[in-house]
Amino acid sequence: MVTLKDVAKRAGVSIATVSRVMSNSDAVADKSRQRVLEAIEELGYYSNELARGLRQEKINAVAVILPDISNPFFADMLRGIDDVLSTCNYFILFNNTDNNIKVEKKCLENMRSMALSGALVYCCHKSLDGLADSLPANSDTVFLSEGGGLNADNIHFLSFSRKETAYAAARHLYDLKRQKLLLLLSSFQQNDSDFIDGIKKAAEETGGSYCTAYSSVNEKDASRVFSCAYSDEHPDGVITESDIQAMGVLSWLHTNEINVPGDISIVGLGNSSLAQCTQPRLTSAAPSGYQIGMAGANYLLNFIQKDSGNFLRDTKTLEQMLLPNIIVRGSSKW
Amino acid sequence: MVTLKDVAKRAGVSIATVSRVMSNSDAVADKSRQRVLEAIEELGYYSNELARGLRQEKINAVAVILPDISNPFFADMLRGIDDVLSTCNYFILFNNTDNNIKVEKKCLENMRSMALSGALVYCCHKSLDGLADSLPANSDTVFLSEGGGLNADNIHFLSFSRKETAYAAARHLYDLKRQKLLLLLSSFQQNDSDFIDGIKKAAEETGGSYCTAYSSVNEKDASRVFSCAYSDEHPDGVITESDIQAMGVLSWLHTNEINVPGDISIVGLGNSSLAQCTQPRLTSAAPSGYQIGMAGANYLLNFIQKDSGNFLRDTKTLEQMLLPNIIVRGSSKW
DNA sequence: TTGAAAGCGCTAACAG
DNA sequence: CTGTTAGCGCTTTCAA
Repeated sequence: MVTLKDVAKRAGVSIATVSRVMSNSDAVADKSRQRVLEAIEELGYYSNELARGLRQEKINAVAVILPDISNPFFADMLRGIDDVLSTCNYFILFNNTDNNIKVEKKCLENMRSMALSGALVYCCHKSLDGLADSLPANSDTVFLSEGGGLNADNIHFLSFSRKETAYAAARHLYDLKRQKLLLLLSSFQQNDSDFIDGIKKAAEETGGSYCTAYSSVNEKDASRVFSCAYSDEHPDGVITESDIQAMGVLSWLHTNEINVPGDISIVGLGNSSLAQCTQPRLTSAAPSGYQIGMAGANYLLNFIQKDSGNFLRDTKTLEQMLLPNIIVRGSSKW
Repeated sequence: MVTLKDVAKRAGVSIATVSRVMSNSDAVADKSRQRVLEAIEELGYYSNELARGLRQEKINAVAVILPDISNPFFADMLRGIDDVLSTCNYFILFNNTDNNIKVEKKCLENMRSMALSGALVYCCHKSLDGLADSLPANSDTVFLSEGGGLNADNIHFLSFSRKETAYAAARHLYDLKRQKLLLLLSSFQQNDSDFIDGIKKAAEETGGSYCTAYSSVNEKDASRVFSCAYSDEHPDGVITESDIQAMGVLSWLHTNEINVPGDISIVGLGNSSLAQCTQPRLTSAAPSGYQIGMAGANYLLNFIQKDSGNFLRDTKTLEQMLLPNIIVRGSSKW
């Protein structure tokens, strides 16, 4: 392995000078810098981030902790995060948790061991206080999901409002004269009350009604659960907590020759790109996973780079990216 | 920060003993171990992986370098990789490349800086020799995609055969008496010759014909490209290089009221879970991204843990997981 | 503008 | 079985 020492010897300077050239920090005479750069080139030197991290007590890396990357909503989120962070040369340490709090705790603890600069976390528990012990004290954590029970000046939240989003989706359907909505919620999600509050508000305003059912976030289970709920309740509108579930519902309705949106309207959540290749195309509520990921990563950078003088990302703008917005397609409106 | 030194002091032993307890390596007297574990508990000690990595010239982390996590094929792959690696306590450093060789090179170089244990890479170039300079000398790299131009004892390949898979898909359609196939290839993929060879072989055996078209891996572009190709060529069968493209094709056919599979059969690739929620359900060729990810991660572990005595993963079995296999659903067979 | 040197937290060789 | 110690590659004072 080529080290600073080797470069220094070759360039005829001290390792301190080479270090200065590498970090572009202190002033170095042009002549020295030139010689150092040549030596680096000739020897093929690259820095050892582990040593640098040990010394600086922090590496340029961020943990991304999400329930399940197979869910396109989270895959889009990771893509948004990476598009922001890789530009700023941060590594991403990725983990799936299946929304299991034990796994989440372990991921956060691993993060401390690695002295990461920060973390982006999406988890769906009623309360987050079970995570309190595991949160790193020396770096910033941004939650992309809503949640209470945590208070510290290095814990931040930037999330879309589930209540507002649910409200917007329900208003959309009630305004289309739908009477009875079925909410197809995710069984792993434990914090549904906000969501239901949004629906309730829309129902009260319009005189509509609603009922709820729970399925896993996969199209098969959504299909199965929906089939039962449909025969029990005969809804004329459905809001699913993810686009994937909506796809399962569409599939079942198609098989059973129930017309969408003639007989029943469907709205998904997360506006994934999949929503554009269903038949009919799926109405879905923004923000998308991608938007959430981008906004969250920018938000985190604001904290991480606080001292570096880069105050480029306006929080107001980031929050506006996450306002609910119904993207109307064929599955709801004819 | 709590360090070994603090734990040692508290437990009344030397830091070496604490280190031994942590790594479970050398023998330590039960009494000492007990005291150390107590001290660790009391102080909330956790190891500094950066320091350990610096010392051992390697950290328990693996780079995962994929074209685009928004593509469910790769999202499934990452899930498969994580399911294997997180069990063995390896971190995953994730990168999107958009199949851009410059980005791929940069990711691989970053990997050297971090002294990672290995890398899993999927890239689609005619030749990989452009990457040769950037490949780390001290750790193992497994390519999940096919490719030539690289030879070294720390470079490995474990990939499904694109030729065999294409052959299986084409035989499936020709055997169903389809006459003229359209291959909808990915425009970013630069190594299509194997794929086409497989089709050619099936065509020769059965007397069928085929033509090709290229689209991006998103349903909109696939839809657009297919629409042109359809009016020019009037195929009665389509094989797409990804399920996403097949969804675009299905969507266009539905809009234009062309019956699937009555008038035309569709086969996708990668057997993603999406294939089960199209209308009709999509015939798709395994292996899935998940299978590839799992197999690849296990394969990599065989090299990384070579010296640790864990020879648990049989290469033959891994290779068999990747054999082509057509999962027949409604889109091809009536 | 530069160099010498301390030391980040850990492991492993060695001595006892 | 345990402790002492050197040193991994780097950054950062401090002094020149």
